[in-house]
Amino acid sequence: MQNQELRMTRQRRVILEEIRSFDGHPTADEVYEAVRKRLPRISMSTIYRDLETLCDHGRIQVLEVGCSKKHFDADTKDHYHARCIRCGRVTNLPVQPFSYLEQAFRDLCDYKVVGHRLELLGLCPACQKAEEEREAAEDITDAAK
Amino acid sequence: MQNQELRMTRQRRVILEEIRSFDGHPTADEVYEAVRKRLPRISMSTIYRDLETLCDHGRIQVLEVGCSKKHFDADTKDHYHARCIRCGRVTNLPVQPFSYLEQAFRDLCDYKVVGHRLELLGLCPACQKAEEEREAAEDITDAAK
DNA sequence: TTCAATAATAGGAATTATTCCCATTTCGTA
DNA sequence: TACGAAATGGGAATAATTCCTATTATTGAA
Ligand SMILES: [Mn+2]
Ligand SMILES: [Mn+2]
Ligand SMILES: [Zn+2]
Ligand SMILES: [Zn+2]
Repeated sequence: MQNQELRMTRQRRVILEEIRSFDGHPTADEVYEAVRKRLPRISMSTIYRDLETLCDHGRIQVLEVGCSKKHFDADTKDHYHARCIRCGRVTNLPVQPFSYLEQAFRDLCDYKVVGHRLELLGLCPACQKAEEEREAAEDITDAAK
Repeated sequence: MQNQELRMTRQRRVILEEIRSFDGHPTADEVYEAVRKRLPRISMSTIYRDLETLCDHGRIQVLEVGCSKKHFDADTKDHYHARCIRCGRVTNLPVQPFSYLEQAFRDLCDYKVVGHRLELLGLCPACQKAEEEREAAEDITDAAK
């Protein structure tokens, strides 16, 4: 978090608005695609730079979930997420974080603890559906043999 | 996990041995550096390919912690880790995973839950020490003004 | 054994996500 | 309005990983 004031440029405002109105937790390129509809000349550099700046100023948070892409979240309060192991979708878990865990774990290692992350892994509804359809198709193929 | 038998080539054996004797949870390039001392002609492709194969056969596991690099673990039992936010070091947490969490969280989202991940974040002993030294040096600089 | 089919490897190119660089533009303010 | 600082766009560079392919090694009949 920086103490300097954040200059709210057109790009930053639109990026922030798009993250806030996004259904879920967009990645940088999902932010890019959304913002591009309103600011067609925006560059990927600006997206990444402004995402970082917005993080630094506490207007959004970055979710470093266990996959290759960063996800961004307009909700800056600490909270847990579920992640789809198939499509990477990230969803909120409506539960209060277990802050006592950090105290409890403090003695288990020689780290200076600053936080923790809990992630539920599974298949999102869309991927469950796709899975079922794939299995059904497979059964038909098998039966045809 | 594959059901086919794993052909234990020289490369795979050495990779496995090096991960097992590694103090910690090596990344792909740390495995590469270690293996290279014994098999100087090994290629990075083989490292990545064999790491994946060994995972598929349940001989190791891959840790997808919240950072850009994958870490590998010869201990295939489910367990938690702490990660240093400065240097990326990954350390075991000697505690039994809370399996009941998955059942408890099942109703909080519409995912088909297959697992969970809990990660403690902090500064490893080495980075704590470096931090302290940096601060001490800063104090001297400040005092000199 | 010998040979052919199969599997694995080395080396490098390609890909993906992200960061870096810099000339140009925009902004805040004097 | 004019100046210096901050931000932007566009593209190059980087880092981690995956993909491709010609070569090499292994297996298991014949
Ligand atoms: Mn969230
Ligand atoms: Mn471990
Ligand atoms: Zn999904
Ligand atoms: Zn560290």
